[in-house]
Amino acid sequence: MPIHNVEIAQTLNKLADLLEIEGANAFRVRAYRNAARLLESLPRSVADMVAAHEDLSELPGIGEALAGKIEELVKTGHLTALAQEEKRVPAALSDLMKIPGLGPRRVHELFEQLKITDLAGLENAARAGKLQTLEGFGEKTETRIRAYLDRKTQATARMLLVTAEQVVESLLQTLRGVKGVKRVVPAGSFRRRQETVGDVDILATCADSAGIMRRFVGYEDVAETIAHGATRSSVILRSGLHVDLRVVPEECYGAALHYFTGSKAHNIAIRARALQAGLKINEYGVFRGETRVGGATEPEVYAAVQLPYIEPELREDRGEIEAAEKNRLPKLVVLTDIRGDLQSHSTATDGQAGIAEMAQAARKRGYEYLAITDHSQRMTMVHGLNATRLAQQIREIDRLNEKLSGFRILKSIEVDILENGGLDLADAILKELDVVVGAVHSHFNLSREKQTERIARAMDNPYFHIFAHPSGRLIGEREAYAVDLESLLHAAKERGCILELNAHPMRLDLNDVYCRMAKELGVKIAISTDSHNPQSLDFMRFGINQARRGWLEKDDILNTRPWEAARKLLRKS
DNA sequence: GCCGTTTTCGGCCCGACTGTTTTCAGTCG
Repeated sequence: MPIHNVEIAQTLNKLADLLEIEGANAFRVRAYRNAARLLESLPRSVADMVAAHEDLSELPGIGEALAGKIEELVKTGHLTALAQEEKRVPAALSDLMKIPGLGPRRVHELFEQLKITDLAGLENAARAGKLQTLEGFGEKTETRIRAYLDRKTQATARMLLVTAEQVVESLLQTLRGVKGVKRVVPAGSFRRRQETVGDVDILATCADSAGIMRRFVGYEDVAETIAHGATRSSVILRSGLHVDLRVVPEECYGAALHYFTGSKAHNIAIRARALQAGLKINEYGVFRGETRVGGATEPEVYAAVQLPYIEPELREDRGEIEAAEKNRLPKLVVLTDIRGDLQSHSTATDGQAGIAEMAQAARKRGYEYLAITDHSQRMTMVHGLNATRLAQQIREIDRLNEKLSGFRILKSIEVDILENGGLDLADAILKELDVVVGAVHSHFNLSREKQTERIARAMDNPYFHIFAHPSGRLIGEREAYAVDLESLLHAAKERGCILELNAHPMRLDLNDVYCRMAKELGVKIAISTDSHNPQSLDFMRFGINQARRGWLEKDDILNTRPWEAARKLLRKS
């Protein structure tokens, strides 16, 4: 089985950790981390590139040495440099680096002085009070590490964006109520609309910075204050969410917002670009020597380095700066581009509202159409539709449509893809539908090859239009099933199929990387909410977030079109 | 380890906060 980009990235990151603990040159370490990050977001499989004898050193940040290491990993699944490093530095030490407060230098000390080689060793030493005897460690550091190890049993996972929004909203309202406050805005990955957030960065401008800081650390929902400074404070809320607040002067707002929005890699690239132009950018502005030459607004920051404004969702250093240079940034899709929703459920199966009610709700959101995609018969637990009941539903929708003008309910189904790649309903009934959505709801544990083959075979059915929630993941709850999405994108391209970007905030597959891959291949995407009740139609905005992170434009998305135009993009059966 | 309209060698983003110090290193984002 070919090695995945993420696996290569993990290996390179591990090597970087060990090198850092050993005390290797920091820039060498960074080179490994940069390469790992590049691979994580690369819209192509490196294994395929190697197989096609492409020159990996043409990738930005990959030189001769790294290209060689990546090729070795692809061809042998093994990395000699890592094996050699592990002889000098115990492999498990990289786990220790994940503990807040422990960086490479302290982990180095733990190993050198106390012969600690893994988490268990750290835990024993911490309990025995040995950590505070070390140079650079003290009582507080030891207490903090012990507290972390105690807490660690209740895993500190990243939080869904939708959950973080709910937690953060009332905090924002509280801060906005502080006297002298002008602005309070979330930045960081929250503003870049990542599907999950590890922490939330809030930026404020306020006449009384000490006042807003006091209110922040005194907020009712704060469980623990990590830091409390004049311009930066950091807390953990009861929900476990980590929140940072930074206060800057009003004239620095743009530079600060840019800086705190990140990503880190994007910032580094922008700052390096500023240096080339003889400028310095920090969170207080753009400077030429000691003179401040800009930074009140974000566009000013970009203008200083001769770039057009770059949308937050693109700021991952995945080619957006190069695209901006050439004035070829995508014109990202927006919520108001959406004309209809192509996956929803009714009370006929597991939905909570009738077809008419769902249609009414969609119409209220300004849509022109809504597909009712109830489950098919194999889904017995939700009373999936067999051909007879689907035929009844078709007639019901016909009757409802007769009474509607300017809106159309689409006859559809979320048909199960069977284990052998067949569909759960016969062609005779599928051909009566406006659009056929297919999905995997069983046999998640097939091998990657079998799963991929199964789905490709389903796409062979001439009535199959849209492949729904293509990885099956539920963020934080269920891993994606093993599947080769890249080859499925090719399969979709060949057969004229569409891939769904499921807008449910727990799903959001396709993810950003594969959205972009689809765009490059010319495979259209349907953004659908998979709504089981009228309110969930509002999840569309999370799908839009993900699409924007995947560089998608209005034209890349099927349901930005009126139905008649969208229909023409569906394969003819 | 990477990279080059100043460079194939000498650079590589930048500042805040904490803890352990007595002027600063380590960590973090």
